[in-house]
Amino acid sequence: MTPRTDPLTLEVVELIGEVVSRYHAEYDEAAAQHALTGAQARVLGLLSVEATPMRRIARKLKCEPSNITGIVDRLEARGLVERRPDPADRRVKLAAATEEGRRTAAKLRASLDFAREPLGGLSEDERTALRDLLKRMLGN
Amino acid sequence: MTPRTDPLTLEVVELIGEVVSRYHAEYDEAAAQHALTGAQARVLGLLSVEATPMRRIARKLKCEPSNITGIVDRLEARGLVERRPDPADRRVKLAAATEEGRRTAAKLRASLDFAREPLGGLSEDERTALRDLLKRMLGN
DNA sequence: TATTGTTATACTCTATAACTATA
DNA sequence: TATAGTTATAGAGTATAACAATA
Repeated sequence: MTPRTDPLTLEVVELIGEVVSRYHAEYDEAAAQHALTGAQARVLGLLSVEATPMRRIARKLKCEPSNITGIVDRLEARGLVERRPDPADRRVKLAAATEEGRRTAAKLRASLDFAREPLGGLSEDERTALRDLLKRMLGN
Repeated sequence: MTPRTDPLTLEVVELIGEVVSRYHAEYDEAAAQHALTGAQARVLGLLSVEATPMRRIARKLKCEPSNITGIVDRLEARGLVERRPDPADRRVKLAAATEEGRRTAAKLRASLDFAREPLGGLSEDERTALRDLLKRMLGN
């Protein structure tokens, strides 16, 4: 648990900061091309995989459930998302992507994959090495 | 420029997303421990290195200059930052960290380095490999 | 009683446009 | 004319607290 302050570690920390910065810039830009904010794009991405209770969306986004109401409201007003009852528990509302929502999410994913193209500069062996190092770093 | 969709690349993209998510959670948590928002912590970090014109802060944060006014206002109200005239150009205001601001920034950096401790799980060779892969990925 | 989603409120961040004082 | 900083405005995200419906 000793905080590392050696130059090598600091350099890696710096590089990770740059990755984070670039990731965000590209994510938000891709979202903006579909007139979505970053938060809206993340929620739409989740819902394009499966219908999800409001509360669970909040846990995945690490924010308060009350915020999800507004984000889903705005997505619903644009016809990208709809609220459905949960047959098993009448307190629960399932947010689900509409047809158009899934199409938008697919286009978003495509432009994101394109934005993350920097990985294309690495060989397969290098990508494997990067994957393993990131997994170890994340404790997976 | 061909978007890669092979499983290995998608796995690395996924892992980078997780790094970004964890980086943000830990950054915001560290900032909150000093009653700062993420944006305030970033600006304070910049100013603890050197006094900076408002406009330049905006460029570094990739946001509009008008936003910096409010962020610096709030930091100034707490005595962490002050505005100084620029002797060379009377239009320019230099934002600079106060003594207390530098102390807060130092504590923030320390808790951030601690938060980024996951790198401690990697050997020196592994950190070197990670550094080189990230540099190649970022095009450095 | 506890949980789900919502509403109400207040604050921060954000972009845009118009303003001022300098250059 | 152009630039630096600010103000005014509006929209979005955020947390907190209180509420109705349901479990």
